[in-house]
This record gives sequence, C-alpha cells and structure tokens, in this order.
Amino acid sequence: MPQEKPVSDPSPPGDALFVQSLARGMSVLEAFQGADRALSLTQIATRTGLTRSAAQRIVHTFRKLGYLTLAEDGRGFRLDLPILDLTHDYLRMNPLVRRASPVLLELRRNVRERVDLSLFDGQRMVYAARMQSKRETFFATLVGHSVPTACTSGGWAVLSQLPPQEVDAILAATQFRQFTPRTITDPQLIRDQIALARENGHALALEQILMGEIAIGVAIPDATGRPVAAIHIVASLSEWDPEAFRRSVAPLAAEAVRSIVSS
Amino acid sequence: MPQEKPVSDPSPPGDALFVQSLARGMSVLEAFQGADRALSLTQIATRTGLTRSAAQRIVHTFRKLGYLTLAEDGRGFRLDLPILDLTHDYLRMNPLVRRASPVLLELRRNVRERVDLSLFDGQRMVYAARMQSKRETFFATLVGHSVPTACTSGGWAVLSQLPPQEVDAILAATQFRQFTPRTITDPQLIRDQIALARENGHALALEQILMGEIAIGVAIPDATGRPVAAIHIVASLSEWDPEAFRRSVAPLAAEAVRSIVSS
DNA sequence: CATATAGTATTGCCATCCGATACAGTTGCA
DNA sequence: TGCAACTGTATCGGATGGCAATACTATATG
Repeated sequence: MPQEKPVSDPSPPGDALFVQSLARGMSVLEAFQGADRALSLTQIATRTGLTRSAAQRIVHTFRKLGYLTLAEDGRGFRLDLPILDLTHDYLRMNPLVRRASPVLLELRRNVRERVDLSLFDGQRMVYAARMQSKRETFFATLVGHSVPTACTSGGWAVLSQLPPQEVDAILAATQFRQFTPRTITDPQLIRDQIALARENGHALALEQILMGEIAIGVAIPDATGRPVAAIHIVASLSEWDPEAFRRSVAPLAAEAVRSIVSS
Repeated sequence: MPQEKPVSDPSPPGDALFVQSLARGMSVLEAFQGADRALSLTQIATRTGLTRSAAQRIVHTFRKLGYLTLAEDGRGFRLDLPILDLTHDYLRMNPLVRRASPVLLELRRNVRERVDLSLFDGQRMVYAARMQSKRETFFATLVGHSVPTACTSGGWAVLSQLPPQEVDAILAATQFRQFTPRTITDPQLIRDQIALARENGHALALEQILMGEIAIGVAIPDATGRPVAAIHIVASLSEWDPEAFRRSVAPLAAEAVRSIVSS
C-alpha cells in the first residue's frame, strides 16, 4: 500500500512509464517561479514538497549540468544560463513563431508601434516575441512573461474564437487582478468585449494592463481553426485616438494574421 | 548545416548525489539543440545515447509535465511552452539582467540603434536581452541565441579583460566559422583586436557576423572585476562611418556600463 | 503486400534512487 | 560567549522505482 504523498508532482499511481526523479527535478526548477531571490535547499524542499535530501540530490545534479548555480553570496541557488538554450531551441523550432516573426517585423515597420506575439495557454497569454517601438516600458520585455488571457486584447481575440463553454471555464478559473483602475474584472463585461471582438475580428483593449496604453489583438488560428496565439499591437493613448487607432491598425493586423496562417 | 552534437550525460562514477534519471532527462531536452524539426524517439535515443526505452519513458514524463508535445502531424516531439516559464524566471532573477535592463533602455533611447545584452559563457556570448531599433533582422532576435565569443565585439571586450592564458584557452577551443568574408578567424589577428579593445575600453567589430553591420562592445565586470557580460550597440555601415560611430557611441556605452556596475 | 518506420504497452530483475542522519560552517540573538 | 537556527555537504543500508528487452498497433513508402 503506497503511503500518502504530500508532494505536488503528479506521479499518477500505475503509470509505469512515469519517471519520478525527472518530475521531481522539474518541480525544483519550477519552484523558482515567483521567487524574488535565490532559494535555499530548505526553501526548495518546502516549495516542492520534497525532502531536503531529495532537494539536495536534485540541486546537486542540476549544478553539475549547469542549470543551477550557487548564488554569489553562497547562500541559495539560482537558475543559470543553460536555461536560455532551451528557450532558444523552443522558439526556433516552434512553427508558429518561425512563420510569424518575419510577418511581425514587416507589420511593425508599417505601423511603427510595438508588435507582440503571445501564445495562448489557457488562462494565460505568454509572450514569445516582441518587436519594439521607440520608447519602451521595461520588465514586460522579457520573453516568457505572461498576463491573464481575460485581461488582454490578444486574449479577448482568442476567446472570441472559442466555444462558450471553454470561455466560461477559463473565466471561471481566472484569478482576476486589478492591473489598472480600468481593468475589467467582471466576467460578464469581459464576455461583452469578447462578443465585440467576435463581431469585429479583433479586440480593442484600453488601459487594461498599463495606464495610457491601447492595444489591438487579433487571434491566430491553427490549421484546424482553433486559436493558438495572438498578435498584439500596442500604442500610447497620448498619440492615438482609439477609433483612429482601430481604423488604421486593425486591417493591417488582420492581414498579418492571414499572411501567417497561409504561409 | 546541422551537425551531430554530442549531448552530455556525465554519469560520474562514485557521485552518490548524482541523479542519473534527471541528467538523462535534461539530455533529452538538450537533444533539441540544432534540431530543425521535431525529433522522433529513435532520433532522441541516438542523439542522447540512451536506449529507446529510456527515451520513451523520459519523453512520456515530459509530456505529462507539459515540456514536450507531440508534433502536429503526430510524428516526433517538440519542446513546448512551459520552457518559456523557466526562461522568464531566469531572466527575472538574474541580478545583472535586472540592473542592466533600464540602463539599456535609456541607452537605446539616446543612441537610437539596437542595444543588446549578452552573457559571457566561455566560448559563447549568449543574448539575454535586446532593445531593438527600426529595421531588424530576424532570427538573431531570439533570446538564447549565441555567437562565438571570438567573433563579436562584446566577446572581444570581455576577452580584453581576461588574463592571457584564459584568452588562449578560449581561442584554442573555439570552432571558428566564417560568418562573412570579413570574419576574422586567425587567432593572432583576434588577439590584436583584443589588445586594441583593452586600450580603448571598448571593441569595434566590422561585419563580423553580418555584412553591413558595425558593432561596439563594452564588457560588464562583476563585483570582483571579472567580465561576465557585454553591451553591444549595433548599427548599419550604410548610415555610419566607423570612426564617427565609435566617437559618438562608445562614450555612451561606457557610461551605461558604469551605471550598471554601480547600481 | 512487404518493410520500415512511427508511438505505445508490458514485465521481471536489480541498480539507483531514497530519506534519515550526521557534519561543517555562518549568522544572529540572548 | 554560547546556543539555536540556519547555511551547504556527506554517508549509507534498504527497497522502491527505473532499467532494457521485447511485443504491439498504426501509418507511411516502396
């Protein structure tokens, strides 16, 4: 009789192919999500539900492989550079990113505003590529950054292409956060935005994540028509009237999506 | 041309803490380096030196965890989105990236050309952040991309701050590649560039990676004075005379580095 | 229709991973 | 000072969990 497991790693009973050590290892890497400084063995053990011994062995192994490193002051561990190699491999091989990149570049050249590619991942939209414009905010720059699907133009565009029950499931699971005073957190109002996006073929978001920011999102479907990503075009309200922005930018974004899909 | 890359599976004898399964698992992720399409189990097994069974178990586990996915056509596997979460965590927690990002942003605003941050990793410089300018090439955009230390302005700047024997070791281990007709591949000529960089406090590279490209690199030292990264400023030869570029940009880059170091 | 792939599934053996415990240093509060 | 609570590191016997071989179905290719 297997003992009760306090762990968070999904080691399903009776899955003969499942390599527990590997899952535990990855859970250690995941433990760094949301960490704001280096993590000690004890912290890692706590966050992952592993014993300190297990954490020690795994950290030891990752250090030998280069993925973790002892922090500068010798207390705690941090993710290290080889992680970026994986990123690069992922982005490089992702067919969507591959096809989208040149199109996004061209798009940015035309609209002269920031263009992003984000990937649909349930409740999140994860930024995969960014073509910057002149001025730029800063942290959101980072690849891998994500925002709630329900709070962003691209997310609305994606949701507008999904069956209602899936939308409901996502909205129900979303942890709403008031990014700005104007962030919409009422699911019903969000459904309105989604309906609007379905009508227009694109979504328009005003100051949902950052004050002063206006964004247009268009969903990118896969071969079966299911939305898997979105283009965002982001600009400043100080330079654009929302309707003018929509009129001049939305057609270009839509065409970019067509170009990506057909290539 | 895609070369066969030996993937590391160091299973040191007598290392009681080493978790073999985990190392094997990571070697599977690393197997995607240089792959230009999805990899089948057999290919993974070949590249990693694992048995097909082992590859199967590991791939199965990674799929359950989300890191790998079956390719669209059902043949072969690809890295999947959760990889980007690790990236984001790495970049976010990296003290250097944290301090450098706002400075690079400011720098780009002033010079109006592309600004990169790359991290020193022995024979490679790995791109960690990029602040783009107007026009842009495409693949090099990707985070995690790397170029040989010996072929890039930032690399020369870094090498100029290292003791000669370390420089020799790196040059000796470098696989030189002729990116452009003007790429310098003679170690002695590279040493000249390094010496020049040491004198000037910055390196100037002409068409080393791409034709028409001029780049200035300045090394970023850590607290002990050892170079760990570099700033690159990259522009087009069609718009700049090399000497003018150096005169107007190098001081700004140097000041940016000072600002990063002292913060 | 034969052959060579692809991904998936099962099984018995035993090496590898397991976690308790001990050790060596720092930090910090009393 | 010294104890307490932390760091990261090291050891070890036992049994769990990973190991490789092999068989399976399905799809592609000739």
